[in-house]
Amino acid sequence: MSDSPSADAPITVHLAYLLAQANREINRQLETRLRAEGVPVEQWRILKVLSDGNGRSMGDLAEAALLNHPTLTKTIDRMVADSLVYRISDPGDRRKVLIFCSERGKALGRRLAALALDQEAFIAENYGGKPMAQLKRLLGTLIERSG
Amino acid sequence: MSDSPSADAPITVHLAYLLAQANREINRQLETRLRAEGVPVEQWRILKVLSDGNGRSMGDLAEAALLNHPTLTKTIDRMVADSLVYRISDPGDRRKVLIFCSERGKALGRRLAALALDQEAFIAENYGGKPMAQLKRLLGTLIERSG
DNA sequence: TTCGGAATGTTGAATTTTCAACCGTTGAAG
DNA sequence: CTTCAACGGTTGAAAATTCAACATTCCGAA
Repeated sequence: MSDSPSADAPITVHLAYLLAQANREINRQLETRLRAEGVPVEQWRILKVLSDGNGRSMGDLAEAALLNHPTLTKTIDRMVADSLVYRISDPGDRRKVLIFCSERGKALGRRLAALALDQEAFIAENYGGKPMAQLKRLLGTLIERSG
Repeated sequence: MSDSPSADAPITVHLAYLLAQANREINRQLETRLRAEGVPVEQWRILKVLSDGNGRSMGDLAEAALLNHPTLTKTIDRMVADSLVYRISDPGDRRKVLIFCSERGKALGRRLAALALDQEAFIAENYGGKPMAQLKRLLGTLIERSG
């Protein structure tokens, strides 16, 4: 009578599993596209978030780019070494460090944005625009409800 | 006139981003639940896949548990050390190694399965059973179309 | 039969991530 | 004012992951 999943149900009934699998797949697709610029997906997220020209604190950026705090520190170290971003101590609160995009970073960010939009278009073609929009909407509310 | 995302759209329009964010969130939830047994999510997936009592080759298991090949080898090393699983060389094809669940592994797997089903129920409550079912369906077809 | 390429796993080095401890700064209570 | 708990970020050691190279086995073609 119940439709709740039973103990011997396949692992694919779990939302946690389906999300991990879908994320893995789509992430791989994006990864291979970004390989044209030799940039990992995490750096695309960082550059994308910074692409409006505003600076972000490490904390805000970590949350937006889906990275843990120490991981972001070290990723930013690499990106600074590559002259993609730079740090500025926040004058209003000297505990904070603001991250800004360099010109080089912005240029790279634009090229990456084109690649990422390509992927969006590709998925929309192969999967259908309407299901894709619906999926995005459902994911958005799931994230809201889980934060 | 077009509804295709523009270059300066926020990162949240990207399916790749929403999937990563949702996965991160749900994975964290599951992680904290599984912490009661001190087991990482990857080992839950492995034990879950093996819970039917059949053995799996490293390759099949890697695919099912969403792990890269060398990562799985090392994870299985740890699980063998913990007496959760064991290796048997496939008699039919001696290149292959079959992984089986020990009794201890099965018992742990049952406890983990209960925790994972708890999470499913929790999500269904907070998010709604119908949206959840729809989300699962959309993810399933996305995975099919992307494999 | 024998050879060579493909399939299956493992290994070790290098990279990356994580965990815990740390330092400097802030804000606010006493 | 002081003091002190909390915040924001970094660091170094430990753990996990990845990459490339490797060994073994299988299989098909010469």
